[in-house]
Amino acid sequence: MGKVTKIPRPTIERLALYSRPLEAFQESGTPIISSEKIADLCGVNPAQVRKDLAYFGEFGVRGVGYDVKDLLREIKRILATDRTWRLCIVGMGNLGSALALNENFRKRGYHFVAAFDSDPAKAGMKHPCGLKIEPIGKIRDLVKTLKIEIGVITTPPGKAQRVADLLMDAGIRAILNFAPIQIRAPECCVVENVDFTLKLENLVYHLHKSS
Amino acid sequence: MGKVTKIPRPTIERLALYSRPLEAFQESGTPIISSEKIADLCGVNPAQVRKDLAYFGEFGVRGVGYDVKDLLREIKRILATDRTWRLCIVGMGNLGSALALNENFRKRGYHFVAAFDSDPAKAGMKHPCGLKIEPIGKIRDLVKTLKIEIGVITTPPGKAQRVADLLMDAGIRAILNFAPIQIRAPECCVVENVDFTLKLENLVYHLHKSS
DNA sequence: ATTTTTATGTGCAAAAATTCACAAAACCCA
DNA sequence: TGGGTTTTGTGAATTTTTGCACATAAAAAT
Ligand SMILES: NC(=O)c1ccc[n+]([C@@H]2O[C@H](COP(=O)([O-])OP(=O)(O)OC[C@H]3O[C@@H](n4cnc5c(N)ncnc54)[C@H](O)[C@@H]3O)[C@@H](O)[C@H]2O)c1
Ligand SMILES: NC(=O)c1ccc[n+]([C@@H]2O[C@H](COP(=O)([O-])OP(=O)(O)OC[C@H]3O[C@@H](n4cnc5c(N)ncnc54)[C@H](O)[C@@H]3O)[C@@H](O)[C@H]2O)c1
Repeated sequence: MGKVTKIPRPTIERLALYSRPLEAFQESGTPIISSEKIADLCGVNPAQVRKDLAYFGEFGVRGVGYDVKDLLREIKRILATDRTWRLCIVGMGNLGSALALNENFRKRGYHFVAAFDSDPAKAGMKHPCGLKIEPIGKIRDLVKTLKIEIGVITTPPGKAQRVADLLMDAGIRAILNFAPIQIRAPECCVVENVDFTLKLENLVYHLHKSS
Repeated sequence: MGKVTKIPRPTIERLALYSRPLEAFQESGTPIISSEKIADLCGVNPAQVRKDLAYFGEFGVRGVGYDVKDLLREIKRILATDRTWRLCIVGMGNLGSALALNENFRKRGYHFVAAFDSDPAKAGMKHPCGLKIEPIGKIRDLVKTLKIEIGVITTPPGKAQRVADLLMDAGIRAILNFAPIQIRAPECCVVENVDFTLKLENLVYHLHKSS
């Protein structure tokens, strides 16, 4: 390469997508995979796969394909998922609980190391996931001492911005927000929103249109 | 308008996004809103808001703005969220439960009318949300009799495709999938995927890059 | 050793999406 | 009534993203 090209945002999202079938192939012992196969399994164009990868180097062998293990390692290195990350959950209701109990996150290197809730009835209690639920007054303190890098917000929407502010004050620079509001954050903090109803509305539009 | 323009996919996603602040404004009684205000609250460009709306008609008044109530009604009509939809959940584990218990869905017109699980220990039991958990053998039957239109998949990833096939066999043409795999479906069935770890990987890339 | 096959990497064109910039329309106020 | 102000609606320019098409390289076959 050599050239300093700006990486398209969709490329990053797709790299994460590609890693899913790669992991499956690695587990099943398949040594080599083609861009066409990856593309097929992820529902994208094969040239797209090659171009996405080409932004970061030459990982394939012409006439052969990609070494599954190597490629997966490279993608993980690119995405920085070749290490573990420390997260906290704020709002231990139904959704927060489901996240905390899901083993998949830990398997992928996402370690929940603290849980917060403003409800006095919950704070102090031990959650089935093993974490003690802390009052939100402790956010600042625990983010520092536990070196928490990512905050997950699963509070009611009305509280989400305040929680985000608390997290950012404490030094958090990455937030995964499940509340259906747009979190306001300065440039330096990355925010990703997950909004199920938005997805449903999309679904319903296309369903309605095609009928 | 008059012209038959193809609607960009992102436009539909944003319309759903715009409806959030509009609902808030409607509740607080604000009568008029500008494209700039909407844009600001949703983190997009004001021209984008106007253009998105212009695909469907002229809803604003020049020099004034948009009537909050009218615009919200129009957006709901466009997205087909001005009616109720009947859904089922397949896989009543932690996530499925959290979804079933969330009141927000019903408020927005998404009615969960059936819940399925393959676990014999769960099937037959009454879930706290009020639904009886049914064995998956009943999918075909209940989709028909309960007129279910949308299927939500919250099973482990290894089972998700099979469940999707069952749902589609039963006549379902819209699926919201939470399992981290790419569901294969014919053209006639709309599938939306929600993958939290994909979002986390995105977050982590940007966090890592900017540090 | 040469040809055929296969699948990558990439320049370039096409398509899609976004943003600018301004005319058009409505309102306000004197 | 008319000039000033505001904010929409939209054509055109710009930017971003995608996908074709083929040169390139490696391996397999002959
Ligand atoms: N559960 C779902 O399926 C689902 C789906 C889509 C979106 N969401 C969104 O996720 C969020 C959580 O949903 P839920 O179903 O888990 O709700 P929930 O009511 O079960 O849980 C919310 C939790 O947040 C806590 N909380 C409230 N204010 C807080 C604060 N200031 N600081 C810390 N904790 C606080 C509450 O005590 C409660 O435990 C909501 O914004 C909801 O809209 C949930
Ligand atoms: N819980 C989370 O926070 C979370 C986050 C991201 C993704 N997901 C994904 O969502 C899915 C569910 O997660 P979960 O945490 O609720 O898991 P879970 O194990 O708590 O629940 C899965 C449920 O599916 C049922 N099931 C298994 N096979 C089935 C089948 N063939 N038909 C019907 N039901 C079946 C199980 O009996 C169980 O009740 C998984 O694919 C997971 O990867 C969950």
